[in-house]
Amino acid sequence: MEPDTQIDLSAGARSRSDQIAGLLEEQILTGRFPPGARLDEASLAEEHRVSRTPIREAFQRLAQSGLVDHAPRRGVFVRQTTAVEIMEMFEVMAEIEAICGRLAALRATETAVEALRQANAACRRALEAGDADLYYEENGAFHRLIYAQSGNRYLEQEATRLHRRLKPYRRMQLHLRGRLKQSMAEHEGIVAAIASGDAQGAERLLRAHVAVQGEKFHHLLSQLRIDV
Amino acid sequence: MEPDTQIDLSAGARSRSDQIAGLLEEQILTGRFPPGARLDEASLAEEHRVSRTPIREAFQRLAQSGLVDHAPRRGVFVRQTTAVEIMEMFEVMAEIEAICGRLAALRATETAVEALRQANAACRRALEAGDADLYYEENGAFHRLIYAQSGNRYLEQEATRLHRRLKPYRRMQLHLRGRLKQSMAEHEGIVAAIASGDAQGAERLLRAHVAVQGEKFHHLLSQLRIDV
DNA sequence: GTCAACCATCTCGTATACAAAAAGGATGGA
DNA sequence: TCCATCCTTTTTGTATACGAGATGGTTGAC
Repeated sequence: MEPDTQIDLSAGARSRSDQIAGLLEEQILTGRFPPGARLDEASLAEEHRVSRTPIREAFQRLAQSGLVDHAPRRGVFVRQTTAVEIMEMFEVMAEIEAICGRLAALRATETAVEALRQANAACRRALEAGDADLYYEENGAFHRLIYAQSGNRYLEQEATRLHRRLKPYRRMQLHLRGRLKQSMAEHEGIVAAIASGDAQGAERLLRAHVAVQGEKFHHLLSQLRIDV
Repeated sequence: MEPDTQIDLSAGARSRSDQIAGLLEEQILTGRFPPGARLDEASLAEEHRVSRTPIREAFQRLAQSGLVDHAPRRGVFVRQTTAVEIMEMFEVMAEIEAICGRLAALRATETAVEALRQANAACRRALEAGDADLYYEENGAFHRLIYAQSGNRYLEQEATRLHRRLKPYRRMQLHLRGRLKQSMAEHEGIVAAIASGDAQGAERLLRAHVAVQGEKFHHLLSQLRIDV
């Protein structure tokens, strides 16, 4: 075989363990397995009608994504993500989005900007329809578009990964009074900055747009006194 | 069990598969397994005197760190990291280090700055001794210190991870004429900026300091016509 | 001679088996 | 009554077994 043939693994042939990993991730994030809970190989294997092998492989993926801790010879435990850690992740997310915005302002083509405008229009429709869940989805698409327009695939990947990791904590803020409208207004400014090639503006606006999510999360915490 | 007890997994009890993963990683990066090469479960199992199970677990880790591609039902192949991807990673590294520098300038304590000065002094000694390998090590310590002084643990982790990923490509530049001296001079400026709380300066200097590595890498490529 | 289909072989993904280590409880002594 | 030690039990980590899917070569038809 020639060493320079890149393997195509775009095939959707996901193995059983992959599916289980995704499912477990969802279940952890939605709270079926609370922080500190131990994930039992045997019972999960029974539940999913598979042997321990796929379960263990799923555990490995979860451990690497930081969702669980793997204590050798003792088991797998749902990681206790502290509020501090989440705030730290929001801070990094703000910076990464700021970078994406800056690069996007410098690199986005006219057609790319048009795509961004359409994504934003979809957000506006969701807002006007009062559909918070839909807004949440369209908002995600909007941001992923900015990641892509950074023109840096690696950056896009990393941004998407962190975005995904913060998903449950962003979702908590959906029903905060007035947040959607404010978010929408910020979007307008961001699109304008990227469209006009205002790199500094896009950077600043995006950083603020995301940083406010971290702050909202903090407020939510102290109001509800939830231990995350 | 109380849900709020955080598991301590600082134990050095690394399983066999962890060790193998580290070893394989090293062997891939040092070129024993060239890009595109297929990693055979059976022969590796035999070589390491273990069964296929630990080998497969090691493969999973490598796949998630992006070092290999896992083609379902077909095998595991060393990933062909293209020059473009590496340049992209250097660009992200430059931005992340810039962020670390900015935050460090805002947050570093006097003792932290002193530690940074000492790390820099170690770099200088290595330079004066003409020991490129030692400089490389001390330089790594210097940068890790800046990551830590960002005051954001998550950021520190991510920066460390990318730093590690880029290690082999940074190492290629070690023997470029004059680079060590130039690097050292840049360090001085960075320390000064952080020490004086000059956030913008630290950000700008660190971005340039890392970006130049990407450029050097590019030059090296075109000179040597190496396919990475 | 070329192309397609079929079959043998190999490898992967999963199931099961076994050994070692850790956790928990019981027993004995202080 | 409390604590330490030993043993049992549970559970992990690894080895092995087996079925399914992919690969490559061969054979046959056109």
